[in-house]
Amino acid sequence: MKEYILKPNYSLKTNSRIDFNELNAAQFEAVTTTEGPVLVIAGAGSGKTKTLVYRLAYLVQQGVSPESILLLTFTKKSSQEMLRRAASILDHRCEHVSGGTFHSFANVVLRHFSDAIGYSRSFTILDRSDADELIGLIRSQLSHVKTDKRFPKKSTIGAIISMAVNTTRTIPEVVSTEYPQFIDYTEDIDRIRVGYQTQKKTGNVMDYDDLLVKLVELLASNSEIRSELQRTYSYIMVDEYQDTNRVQSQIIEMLVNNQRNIMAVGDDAQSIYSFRGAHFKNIIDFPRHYDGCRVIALEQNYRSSQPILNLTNAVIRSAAQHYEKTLFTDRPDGQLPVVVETPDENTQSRFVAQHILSLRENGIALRDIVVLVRSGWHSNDLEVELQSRNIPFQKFGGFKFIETAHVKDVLAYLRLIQNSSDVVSWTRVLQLIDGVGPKAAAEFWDALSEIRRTGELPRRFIQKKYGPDLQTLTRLIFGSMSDSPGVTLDRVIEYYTPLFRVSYDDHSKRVSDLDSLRSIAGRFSTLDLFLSEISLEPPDQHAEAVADDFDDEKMTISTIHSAKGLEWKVVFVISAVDGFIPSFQSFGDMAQLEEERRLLYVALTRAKDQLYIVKPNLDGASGAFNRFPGITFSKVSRFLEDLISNGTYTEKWILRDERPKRFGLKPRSTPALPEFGDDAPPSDPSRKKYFF
DNA sequence: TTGCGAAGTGTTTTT
DNA sequence: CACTTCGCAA
Repeated sequence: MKEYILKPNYSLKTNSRIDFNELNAAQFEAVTTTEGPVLVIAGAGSGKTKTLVYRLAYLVQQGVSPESILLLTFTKKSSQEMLRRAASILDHRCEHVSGGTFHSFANVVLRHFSDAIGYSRSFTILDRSDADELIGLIRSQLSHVKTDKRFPKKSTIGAIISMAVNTTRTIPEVVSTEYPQFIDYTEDIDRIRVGYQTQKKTGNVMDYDDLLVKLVELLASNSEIRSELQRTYSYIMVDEYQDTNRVQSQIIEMLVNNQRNIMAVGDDAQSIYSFRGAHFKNIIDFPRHYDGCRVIALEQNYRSSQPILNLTNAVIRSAAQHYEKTLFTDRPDGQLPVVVETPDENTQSRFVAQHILSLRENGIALRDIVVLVRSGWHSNDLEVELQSRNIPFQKFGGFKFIETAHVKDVLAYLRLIQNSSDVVSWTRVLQLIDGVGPKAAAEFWDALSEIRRTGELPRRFIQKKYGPDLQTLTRLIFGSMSDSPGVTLDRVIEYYTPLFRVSYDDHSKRVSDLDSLRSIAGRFSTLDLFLSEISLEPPDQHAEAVADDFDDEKMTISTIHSAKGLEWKVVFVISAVDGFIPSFQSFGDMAQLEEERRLLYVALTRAKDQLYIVKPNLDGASGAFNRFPGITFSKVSRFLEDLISNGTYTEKWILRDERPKRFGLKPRSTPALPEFGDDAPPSDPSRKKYFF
């Protein structure tokens, strides 16, 4: 197994010395404390990555073999970056450290030991929307739920099931605490969950959660494999520990061996993945789980000026439960953060665009500027303004390349070639044939074992008007097994192109998407590797584009989630508090509101020199709130307002035009108002109401 | 049964 | 506003 998980063959070159003068005292302690459990609480901008990098290099310099170090990170990009930097301060041995994301690590291990968990090695991976499709199929089989309007839709069922898995709770527990509106359907949802598990097993497919859960099961039930892995990895480091969930911390617990050389690094104040089951209690509880754990706090900030830190410290200070730490810097001076209030969204966009132009005139490069948004589409209006001023930008977050319909179509064919039991992919590709709907697809699926056995399409299918098309499809799927990924993809695209011309009309962009998929596939030796890579580490188009043409004269638009760990000289946070942060759903949900606060904190702490918080003053007129006239955002925004008024650190610009009536949104018939007064009983007693 | 247009619904973030 | 589900005609 070593050949599979690890990467041997490096050239020995051991003369380099590491310069520890680069580190402060806390960082040095974290780097050189190599034995036993260590928790590093690393505030934003405190040199967390640097510390991990130096620790890697230090371990290798001490003679630890790189393959026995396991580095688990949140994204592939950050792990590669760390290995590269470690190599640059020591030598190339550092590039052979094992690791990646939890999911990719699990994928590799599970494929290797697939027999032990009753899966075939060629299992395919469902992304969230594939998983929802499968859940939809199962829901329609359980016919009794079909007609009920209030039954949760498939993506909600998927979210409930995933939440239960990731927090190691049961469906009834999750439904009663997180989705009380569906409490009547608890049993139905649980039945769907059971069906979903069975279907995944028979289809030889796993969703993202399974990758983690099956790894836990493997380690828990098979002590030989567990000790083999424990022996392999004698030093384990986990980055972004505050974003791990219960399942991930269980994986760590079972990988750690008797020497307990485990280091967790993270910042509870930046925990923003609770929707994925992460809980910052994980990092709070870490020292209790590992006796004798050393806790090291990194508090010196090397990123932002003091005026920016004053604001960010104030934002996080009122958070309910956290490790006490106050970030400080030796850069006392700097521009005060600026709050800009605009009458509407388009004024916000015009302000940002114009200000970016003037920053550029003052010598700030576009690559040093970022606009951060809560959600991908919040920047739609801004993008138009940027385009009209010829300001080039790259956008991160939101919809992914591999989530577009045509790419998913093509990948479905490939997945079937690898694993013809994948019912979701069959359903998808069959329905692309004219005249085939859910019913015909289901019939075909039922006949699949017969088709496999005889190697032919049964006569009753050939007779149908879509018979010839079905025949071509089955030949494609069952006739391409042994080709290389590139060749296979060529055949698939050849088959798919006519279908796809029919389905979608903006073809040229889509064609080029398929071309780039083709070029990626060419880099892999097996279909298995290509598909794993593309589902678990999708290509970062923008990063590749930038690297290719050396055009880094682009500014960045990014969701806050995708901006984690990065920094820019100038940061605009748009549609902030009065607009969409916190998102309106967080009314009445204390925990969610706390997470929104941490999200704001993450956004603000990206800034090195200049920080702009720009918000349209919507006053209850936003699209989402239009239904609830009379509700304003002012309760939510007060916490930021207080920060502005009680300190001297922010100056406020207010752009005033004539306030538009109601943004041209037509008033809707008025439903009953949600109650927000103290005297009103909470509509749902199990949720705590929370007011500023 | 499929496929299309109408109506309705509930809004994030990502591996 | 985008996506899903509904209802109906072929």
